[in-house]
Amino acid sequence: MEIAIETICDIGYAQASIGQIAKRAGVSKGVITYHFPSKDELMQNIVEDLYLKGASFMSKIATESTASNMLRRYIETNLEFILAHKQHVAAVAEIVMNVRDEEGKLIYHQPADNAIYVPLIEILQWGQEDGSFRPILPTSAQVLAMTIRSAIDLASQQLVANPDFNMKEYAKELIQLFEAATRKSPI
Amino acid sequence: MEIAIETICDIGYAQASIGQIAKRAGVSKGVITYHFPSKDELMQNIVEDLYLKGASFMSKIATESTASNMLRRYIETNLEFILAHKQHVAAVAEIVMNVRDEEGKLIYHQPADNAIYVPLIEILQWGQEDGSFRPILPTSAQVLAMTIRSAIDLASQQLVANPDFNMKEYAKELIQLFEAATRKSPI
Amino acid sequence: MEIAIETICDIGYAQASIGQIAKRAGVSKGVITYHFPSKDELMQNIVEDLYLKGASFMSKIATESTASNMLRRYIETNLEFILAHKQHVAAVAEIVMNVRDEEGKLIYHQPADNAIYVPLIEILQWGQEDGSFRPILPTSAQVLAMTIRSAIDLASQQLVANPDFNMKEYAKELIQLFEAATRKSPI
Amino acid sequence: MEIAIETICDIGYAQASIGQIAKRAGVSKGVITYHFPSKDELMQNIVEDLYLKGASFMSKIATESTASNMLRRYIETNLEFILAHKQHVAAVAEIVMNVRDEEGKLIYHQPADNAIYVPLIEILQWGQEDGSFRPILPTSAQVLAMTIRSAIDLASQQLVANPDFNMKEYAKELIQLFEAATRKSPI
DNA sequence: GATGAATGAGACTTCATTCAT
DNA sequence: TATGAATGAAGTCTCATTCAT
Repeated sequence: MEIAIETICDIGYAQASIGQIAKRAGVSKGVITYHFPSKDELMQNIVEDLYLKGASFMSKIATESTASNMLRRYIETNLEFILAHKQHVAAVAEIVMNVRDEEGKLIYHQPADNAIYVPLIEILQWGQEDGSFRPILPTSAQVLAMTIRSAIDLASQQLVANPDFNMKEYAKELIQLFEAATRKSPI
Repeated sequence: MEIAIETICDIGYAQASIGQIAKRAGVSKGVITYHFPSKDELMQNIVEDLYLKGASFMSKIATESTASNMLRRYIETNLEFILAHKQHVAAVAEIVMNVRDEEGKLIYHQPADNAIYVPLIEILQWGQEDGSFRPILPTSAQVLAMTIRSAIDLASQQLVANPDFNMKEYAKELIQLFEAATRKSPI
Repeated sequence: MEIAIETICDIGYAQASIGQIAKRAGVSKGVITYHFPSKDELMQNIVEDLYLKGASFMSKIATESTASNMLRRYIETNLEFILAHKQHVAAVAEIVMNVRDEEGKLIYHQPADNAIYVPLIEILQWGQEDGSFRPILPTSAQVLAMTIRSAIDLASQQLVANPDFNMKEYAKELIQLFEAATRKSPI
Repeated sequence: MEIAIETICDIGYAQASIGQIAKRAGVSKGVITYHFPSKDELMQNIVEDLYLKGASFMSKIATESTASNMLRRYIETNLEFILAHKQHVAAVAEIVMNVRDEEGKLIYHQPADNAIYVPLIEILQWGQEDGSFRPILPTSAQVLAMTIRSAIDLASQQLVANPDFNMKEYAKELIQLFEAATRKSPI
C-alpha cells in the first residue's frame, strides 16, 4: 500500500496501474490482486486508512476552550496532519477525485456534501455567539468554512509539487489571516 | 468540442474516452480523430479555448481605481466567468489535473508555479502601500493570494456538483470576507 | 501517380497511405479516390505503366545477331532501363512484394513463375547450340538465368539506397562476369 | 514466435497482425503483447534469433584451406542454412524489407551497407592473390560478391514459393557457375 | 473535378482480472 | 503466499472508402 501511495503521488491515479505499482514494489502483479480483491478495494483501503489516521489526529482539536483557539488549532492540526502524511494525503486526493462508479459519478468526493464543513461552521457559530468573533450570519459562516477548508487543502497540492514549501509559515499566515477575517470590526 | 466538455464534466477526464464522446455526440469515433490529430490535441484545444475566453473577460479588472475595488472586482469577475462557463471551467479543471506526459508529470497544472498568484499579490501590495489595506508582509500577501484563489476555484467544483449553488451570494460573501481580512485593524 | 511513386520509394508501400500521397501532392485525399476507384487500382496502374515502358525498351534486345551480344545487350538494356526509371522500378518492386489478395497470396509477384526467365534461357540455349557458349545443360541455363536476373534486380535496390551507385561500372562488370561464366573452358 | 514466423511467411509482414498471429496460434491477442512489449520487439526477436542461428552455422566456412573450396563451401553452407530454416529466413526477409522507423527509413535493411559482402570479397581477393582464381580487380570482386549473394538470397524466395524447389541441384549449379566465373581464362 | 466531412473496420497497446502452479 | 501466463475488454489511432456539396 505504501508503494501504491507513492506511485499515485508520482504519476497520478490514472497511470498508477497495478502493473506499475507492482513493478515499483518489485513484486509480481499477482501479489497485489492476491491481497486485494480488486483495484477499487485497494484504493478504498488507502482512503480508509487515511481516515483512520485522521480521526485520531483530529481529536486534539476539541480540547480547546475558546472558539478562537479552536479555529487556530483546527488549522494547525490539519496542516500538521497534511505535513505528516503528505504522500498519503496527496494520493487520497487523487483517488477521491478520480474513482467513479459505472454511471460516472464520483464515489468518494461529494463537493455538494456539507459534512466536511460542519465542524468549522460549529466553531464559527460558537465564536460569534460568545462574542469572540464578529457577527457572522449562517451564510457567511458557510462561505468562511469553505474558504478555510480550501486553503487547507491547497497546502497538500503545494507540498507535493514543491518540496521546499514552508508549511510552518503557511500555517502561521493562515491563522493570522482568518483571525483578521473573524475579528470584530473597529468601532 | 462542446460535447467533449459536457462529457468530461459528467463522467470525468479518465472516463471521457473518444468513444464515449462520439457516442454522446451521435457520431462515429473516427469523426473526432478526423478533426483532431489526437485526443491530447482535443484536450489542448479545450484548454486553450478557455484561456482565450478568460483573457478577454479578465481585462475588465484592471480598470478599477482603488486596490479595494480592484480586489472586489477580481473576485466578482472571476466568479462571473466561472458561472458563465461553468462546464467549460470544470472540464478544464479535470483536464489540467489529469493530463500527464510519459514521465507522469502534469502538463498543464504546475501548483508550484506562482504566476497565477501574481495579479492578486500586486493588488494586495498596492493596497497596503497606499494605506487602504492593513500592513501585509510579502509572505502574508502570498498566502492571502493563495487563499483567495482557492476559494474562487472551489466555486467551480460546487457549481457542477450542485446546480442550486448560489454564485451571487457566494461572491458577496467572499468579497465581504476578504475585505474583513484586509481591513486595517482597530486602533 | 508520380507522387505516389515517389512516396512509395521514400517510405515504403505500407506507409504510403492515400493520405500521405495526397499530402505530398498537395491535394485532398478525395482527389485520389476520385481518379482511381481504389488504392489497389492505383497500384495496378503504376505496375502496368512500368510494364508498358519496359516493353518498348526491351524490344531493342532482339535485334542482336549473336547470343553473346544478345546476352550483353540484355544486361545493358535492363540496367539502362532501371537507371532511367529508378524510382518507378523501385516503387513497383515494393508493390509487387506487398500487394496480396484476401488469402494473403502475392498478386503480382510469383517467384515460382518461370516466365521472367524464359528470354534469358532462350539466349543461353541459342548460344550453346551455335557453339558460342560452353555447353550448358537445361538445369544450368535455368540457374544461370536466375542468377543474371537477380543481379540485375539488385541494381535497383542499390540505386535507391545509394545515389552514388555507379550503374555504368556495374553493367560493365556484370557483362564481363557472365561472359566469363559462359565462355568455353580451356582445353 | 514460431507461429509468427509461419504467419509472416504465409501472408506477408503487413498482413501478419498480432490478431492474425494470435488466431493462428489459438491464443488471445493479449498473450502476445504479454510476452513481447510491442510488435516491433517481437519482430526484432525473430531477426536476432536468426542471426544467432546463422552465426554458429557460418563458422564452418572458415575451415577450408583453399579459396576455391572456401567459395564453394560459402555457397553450400548458406544454401543449407536457408533450407534448414526456410520459413525463418523468409520471414526475416519480409521483416527486413518492411520494418521502418517513423521517418520511413528501413531499420534492418541497409542495401548500401557493404558489410554483408566483405567475407565474399575477402575470399575472392585471397583466391586471386594465390593464383587459384583469374585476376579480379577490386571493382569486379565487389560486383561478383553482390551477384553471388543475390543468387543465394533468391533461393529463399524460390523455396517458399515452390515447395518442389530442388536446393541441392541449385547449390551444385551455383557452385559450378561461379567456378566458371572465377576460373583462369584459357591461354 | 475537387473538397472535406464522415464512417467503420482493424491495428496496436494497456490493463484489471483470473487461474494453474 | 507468490508467480507468471493468459484473457478479453476497452482505448487511441490509422486508413480506405463513401458521399454531399
